Amino acid sequence: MARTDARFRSAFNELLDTLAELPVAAALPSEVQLSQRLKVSRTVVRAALKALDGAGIIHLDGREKMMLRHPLAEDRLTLREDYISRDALEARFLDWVLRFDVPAETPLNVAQLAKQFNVPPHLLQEFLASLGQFGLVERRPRGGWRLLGFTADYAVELSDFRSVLEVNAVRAVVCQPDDHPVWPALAAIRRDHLSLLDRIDRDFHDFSPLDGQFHSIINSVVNNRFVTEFQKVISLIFHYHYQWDKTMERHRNEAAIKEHLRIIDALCARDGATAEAAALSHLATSKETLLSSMRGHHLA
Amino acid sequence: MARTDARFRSAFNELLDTLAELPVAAALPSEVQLSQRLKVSRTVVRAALKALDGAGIIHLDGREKMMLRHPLAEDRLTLREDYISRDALEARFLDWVLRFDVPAETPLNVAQLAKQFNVPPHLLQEFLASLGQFGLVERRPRGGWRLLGFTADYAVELSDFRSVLEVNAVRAVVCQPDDHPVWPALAAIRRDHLSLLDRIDRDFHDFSPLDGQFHSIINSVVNNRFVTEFQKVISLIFHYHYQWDKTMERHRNEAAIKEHLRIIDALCARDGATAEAAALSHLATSKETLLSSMRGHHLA
DNA sequence: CCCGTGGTTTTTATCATTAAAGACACTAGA
DNA sequence: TCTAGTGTCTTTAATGATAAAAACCACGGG
Repeated sequence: MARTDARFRSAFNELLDTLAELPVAAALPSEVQLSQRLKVSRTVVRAALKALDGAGIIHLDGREKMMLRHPLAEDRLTLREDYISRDALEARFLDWVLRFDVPAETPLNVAQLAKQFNVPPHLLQEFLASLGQFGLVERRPRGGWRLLGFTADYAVELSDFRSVLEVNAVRAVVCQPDDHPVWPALAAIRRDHLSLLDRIDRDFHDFSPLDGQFHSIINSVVNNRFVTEFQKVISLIFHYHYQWDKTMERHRNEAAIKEHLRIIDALCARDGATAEAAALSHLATSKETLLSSMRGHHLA
Repeated sequence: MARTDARFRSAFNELLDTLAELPVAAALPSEVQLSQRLKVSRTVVRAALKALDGAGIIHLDGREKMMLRHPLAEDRLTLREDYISRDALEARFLDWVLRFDVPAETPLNVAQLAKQFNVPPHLLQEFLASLGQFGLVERRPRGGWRLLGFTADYAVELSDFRSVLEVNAVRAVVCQPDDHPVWPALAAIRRDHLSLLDRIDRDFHDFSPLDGQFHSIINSVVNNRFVTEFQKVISLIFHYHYQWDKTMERHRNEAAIKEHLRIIDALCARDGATAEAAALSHLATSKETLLSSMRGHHLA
């Protein structure tokens, strides 16, 4: 058939709600006003009005729209909000690839995956195309897709790339003037780090969001859409992996906090060389953690 | 309807060509052999054989496939190779955006563009999705696409990103051992640069491919799929812009050759600091050229 | 003259259809 | 019995048709 009428249905039901508040025989607002209120196109409003007219709830006659009776519960149209958002799809897909350790070179079945993820097939198609740039999937010569897989090679190259970007960011930070917002932000996150370090035995789980914030502050001074875009993917993948590798989590996180503090202190002292070195060493640790987490996962 | 039978048609015609070399009453090879030779599935081969049987060119009977008569010119099926490849689409699209200076925020009409570029709409859709990651286009809230445009901001950020990657590459080059293939490659391209410098007055147009080679050699030591991917886009965009900015081309190219030589010499001397500085300065020139080319283009 | 309305056109999202690919099982001949 | 080849069937993705949604336009009443 064609596109779903979900938009029409929800607009129709919302319209019923508005009608319920009007007295019988009242005149309805204009089509444009209704479309603005319901945040849909006039086409949808007109279709809904026609349906209401057909159901005998209102009477349509040119620009005269008169309320005939109050709507009942059974007038409502059923609607099922099946489909998930693009971000949710991204999360689900990565979850699927990383958690179930889908082997490299797996051919992807668009129709089946679309069903599994509750999205229309062509949205999945589009999503795969956008992933293609990150080298996670590949178009097969004659139709279809192939998962290139989250291999060790991939992880190494991703980490290396991350290092390049992040060291660059660290270098940029020390060049910022004293009134740049990055300085108070760093001071604030430094306090958060110290606070978490105090209660690390109990709250070591709280490190993951803090880690995300820290790296995002560092990268925020680099005002570059390409960096930002990549940072999104990088943090997503690192975040996902950390979630599952529970070995030595307390110890690991404590060490990472201390590494972060070394970087922060060097940055606040405007000591570029030391900050860079500290960042490099932190990123190297991070890479090792990612790789060992993958090895552990493979053995499991 | 359904997918086109272009595959069947071209296989059929190829099969006619093979038959032309066989004598009448000869037995044909097996389906598997034919499918391997024509590089199509057995399904297509069988369909083609059936069609040949129907046309009275061969006689099919179980595994007996006998040649009845030689094929004629009118036996061939017509086929129109309309569609262009993915790379060609990329080139055409960039060409369209950059050359005609399509303004930012332009809503893109998928159906119309697909016609214009001679591709099926869903391929264009897929292509746009893959471009999305590079921040050139964006999905509109309720369907459709919007061109974000190749603005000055975009060019600046692209150039900056390029600098980050390329300086990183330069740093990597000086760390390579003496037997790494990058050294002979650099020596060779150094000779090419000197040779072009000698005949710059006449052959200054030959610089563009040389420039591409040079940057690709530098980046080849960084074995990273993300870098490679980005490098592709970067070189594409720079290449396109250089093509049109004809002002001072001879002078510009001569200067660029000398900058390249400074980088190469520093690299060959394993002088990382000098090489890095030379690269930075070259990239800054490059960025300026790109920006001024855009300004000139805007005024035109 | 301007806003609101109805009609019309354009454009996108979805679905049914069908070609292509491949899997499986069967058959003939060595 | 084994192998090469064929017949049949299932699965899958590309494509055209089509309905929903949005945009456009001209008209008419205040």
